[in-house]
Amino acid sequence: MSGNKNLNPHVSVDCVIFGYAEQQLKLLLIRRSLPAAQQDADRFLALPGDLVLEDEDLDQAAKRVLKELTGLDNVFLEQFAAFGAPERVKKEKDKQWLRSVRENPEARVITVAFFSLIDAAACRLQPGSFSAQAVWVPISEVPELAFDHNEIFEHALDELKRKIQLRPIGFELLPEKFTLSELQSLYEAILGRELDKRNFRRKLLRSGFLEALEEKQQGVANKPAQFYQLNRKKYEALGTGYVNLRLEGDDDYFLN
Amino acid sequence: MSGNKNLNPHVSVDCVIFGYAEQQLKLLLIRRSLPAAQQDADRFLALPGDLVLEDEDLDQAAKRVLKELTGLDNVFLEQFAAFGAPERVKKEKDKQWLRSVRENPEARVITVAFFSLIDAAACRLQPGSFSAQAVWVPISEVPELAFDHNEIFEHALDELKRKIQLRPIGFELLPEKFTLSELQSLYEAILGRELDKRNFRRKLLRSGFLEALEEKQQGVANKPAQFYQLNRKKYEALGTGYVNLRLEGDDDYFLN
DNA sequence: TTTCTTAGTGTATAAATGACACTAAGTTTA
DNA sequence: TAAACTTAGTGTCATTTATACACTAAGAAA
Repeated sequence: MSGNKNLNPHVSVDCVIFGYAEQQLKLLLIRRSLPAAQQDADRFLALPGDLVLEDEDLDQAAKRVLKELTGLDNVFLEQFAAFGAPERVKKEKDKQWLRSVRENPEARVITVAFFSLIDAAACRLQPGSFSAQAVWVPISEVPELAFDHNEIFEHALDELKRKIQLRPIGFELLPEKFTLSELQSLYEAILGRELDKRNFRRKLLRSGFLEALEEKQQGVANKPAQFYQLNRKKYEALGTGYVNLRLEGDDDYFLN
Repeated sequence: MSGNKNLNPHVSVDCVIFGYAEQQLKLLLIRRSLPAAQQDADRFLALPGDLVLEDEDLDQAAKRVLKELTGLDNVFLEQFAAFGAPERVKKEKDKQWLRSVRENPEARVITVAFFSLIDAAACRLQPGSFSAQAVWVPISEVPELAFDHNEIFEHALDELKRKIQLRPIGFELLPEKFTLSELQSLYEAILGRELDKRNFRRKLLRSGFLEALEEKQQGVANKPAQFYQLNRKKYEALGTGYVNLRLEGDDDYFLN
């Protein structure tokens, strides 16, 4: 990938991009093809990721790679962990693929992983310039991925479950304007449990991160719901701080 | 450093080790000497860190490097971020030092940072096999450090402030048995604000992570305090989960 | 025996939590 | 055009948790 730029053969970035569509939390993956790929069995899925350039910061690299492989731009990526097991690039299938695309396919590669939440519906995925093709996969149907990408994904999902209770980041997955029911469904999809409607609304509204819009839903076969949007000022004021959004049900410790 | 093992010239680990002694939160640093060091001005302080070995996992590397440079063993290190700005190893003073110890001093190095809390009083620091010498420095007196180590340290301190409110990790900094007043002073030192004694005790005791011992202080010129120890079972059951230890005063968002 | 120092305790008010069930507003359908 | 259907939206009560606040207890030192 990345043509013939000056790559650092030892360090890569990988992006775990979560999206939400059709009531499901999804993961963005790319299809990699083995050298002489002729059928689907010769293709496999991986997180969007690649080596960093010699003169590039890690965050830049993550943005660039994501753009190159999926067409996505202007995504806020947050670093969450580095993965560096020496054997992480040593599975036979991965080595085969590496030999076809890397100048130094035997090199040990440490990867720095980023994650992000985006509105899956709003983004048009552009297949990368090469054979890479980006697809959304429901998180419950994520197959075996390249390298240690399953581990990276699981790690990111844990992180998401935690963070969503400490920072009002859920909005990022929804369109600019959304209803509280949509937001609640999203939280339920992420946390994997149901939440009480009234308590959820009370908590989220009291947090002050939501602004009611004038507008309501139209053309739905039931009482139209109020639209809300993120209160950007308040959100930005939070910076990287945490807020207690702890939702019911985390009886003792949360997550786990 | 590390003799002539098979080093990966592109990836290093750095350890941010916090300790507590004399009522102060301290940072463990090592003194590096420039090639022809003759006076103190030729020495400078850095986080304990070094390149990883080719066949070594990142966590292993952090443990090994910490041991080699400070003599510390059996320390639980937690990865918290990777730092990879291309210019992070390009300051003149750092380059001078790199030329004296590295085979490939011009290489760009990405570092994975770990942090840990230890009982500073209980550990005897052994100077590393080379000229490295480990010292505790109060966090309010940390000078300009090598590379981007000031940034790494600040980042770790933020992380500590957050984590201490989400996980009962403060104990790690104290001797096996400690009094609640000692624990409270420690929390105050970390958070940089005072806490209400009665509320603090109530909160910590109710969390269930503390066990009262029979034993009391002896020979103090006042009412002897009860000793407590960590409830290891409960602590281990928590795993990597979070618990709401949020202490008073984080009025709206915590940290910042 | 008085003084000094830190340990240790309780309460009252205010706020947040969590469990719980009905009405409101539209569209569709018979 | 009325009835049926679907999802939106709301309030209360009992319990728990948060916070602010001041005195007594135990031992050592003077």
